[in-house]
Amino acid sequence: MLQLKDLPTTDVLTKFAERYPDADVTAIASVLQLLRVATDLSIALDTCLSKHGLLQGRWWVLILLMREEEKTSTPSILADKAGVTRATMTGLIDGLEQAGLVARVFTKDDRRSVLISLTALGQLKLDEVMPDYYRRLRQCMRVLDEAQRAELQKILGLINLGIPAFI
Amino acid sequence: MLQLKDLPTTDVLTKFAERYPDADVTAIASVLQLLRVATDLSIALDTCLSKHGLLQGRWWVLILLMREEEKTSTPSILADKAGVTRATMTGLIDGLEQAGLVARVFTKDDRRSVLISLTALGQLKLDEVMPDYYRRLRQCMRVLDEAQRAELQKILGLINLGIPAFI
DNA sequence: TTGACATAGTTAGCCAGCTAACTATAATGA
DNA sequence: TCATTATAGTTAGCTGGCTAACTATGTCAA
Repeated sequence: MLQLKDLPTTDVLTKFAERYPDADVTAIASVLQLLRVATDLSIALDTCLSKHGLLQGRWWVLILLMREEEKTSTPSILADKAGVTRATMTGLIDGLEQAGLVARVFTKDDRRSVLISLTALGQLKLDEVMPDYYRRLRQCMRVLDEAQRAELQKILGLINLGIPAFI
Repeated sequence: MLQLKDLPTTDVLTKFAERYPDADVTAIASVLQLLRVATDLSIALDTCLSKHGLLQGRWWVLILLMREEEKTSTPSILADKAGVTRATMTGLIDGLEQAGLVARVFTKDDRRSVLISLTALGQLKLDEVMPDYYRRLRQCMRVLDEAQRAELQKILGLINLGIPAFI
């Protein structure tokens, strides 16, 4: 996401702002720090998951299935919710099926469609990963009290409103 | 980074917290929203850059070179600062060199090393891209006043302190 | 009812990261 | 001094995303 390690100092930004007058120094600094922290969080999450033999893509599929009453969904719906293409979802399901964590169930009513079902082994895997993930996340966020979390969410909501103006 | 589109509602999180008591609902919601907004910002940035025929990787290389007094650096140093491997940097430089935006200059003092230099065309490309990028970023962040930007940076700094506890 | 269009899933091939291994050169210490 | 080790850059091959194209099935309107 943001690979860049060497974030610009205020000095560098000020220098760039001389050449490019549109530069808004505090806006740039805020966005880059946001991207930096988010990227490091994402890497930390990947590290945690890899200890359980998972990657984000497959893990989200398991969670999405667990959210369902019947522990079941279709590749298209899963792709939408997971934010990947249907082609990518095919690959994720292939991997999970090989590992025995989900199963493809063919249905009769629409023969184009397949039901993806969380297996007992898949649920077992989640019961192993989720407590570890939640424990680490809780530790990480202990630095923020409830008021700060609410403030963060409010500010992020505002930035989210601004994103269309970026595109 | 965070593909997941279908973020959990508080309801879903509460349900998960029943099965997994370590779940800290506001911590999870904050982190996921942080990842979501950061990912959307990153995508918006990519979209902006692609209009100028660039991708983040190559663009950061140009910026890192422009930051240097002599508009010059080496692949190793660039790789460190850009946060990619030296192998990846070789590829980025290959692309930029083909486009005429940087040049490889062989030096005599250490014959293992190569100097990468921003060309006039490279500077021209930056002069085209940066104003557009800065203008969009300014627009996007207009939703936050200076106090909110400072508050955001403070909170992000705290989360950053917490990340080691995640790994 | 049947031809045009839409939808579900898959396959094939591209891309930009990565690791590991390689070549060439430099630095070091027994 | 010269064998070992370290460093700079590259190459080869892996990965998990992507798009585009394909097959099979379902839907709908003339």
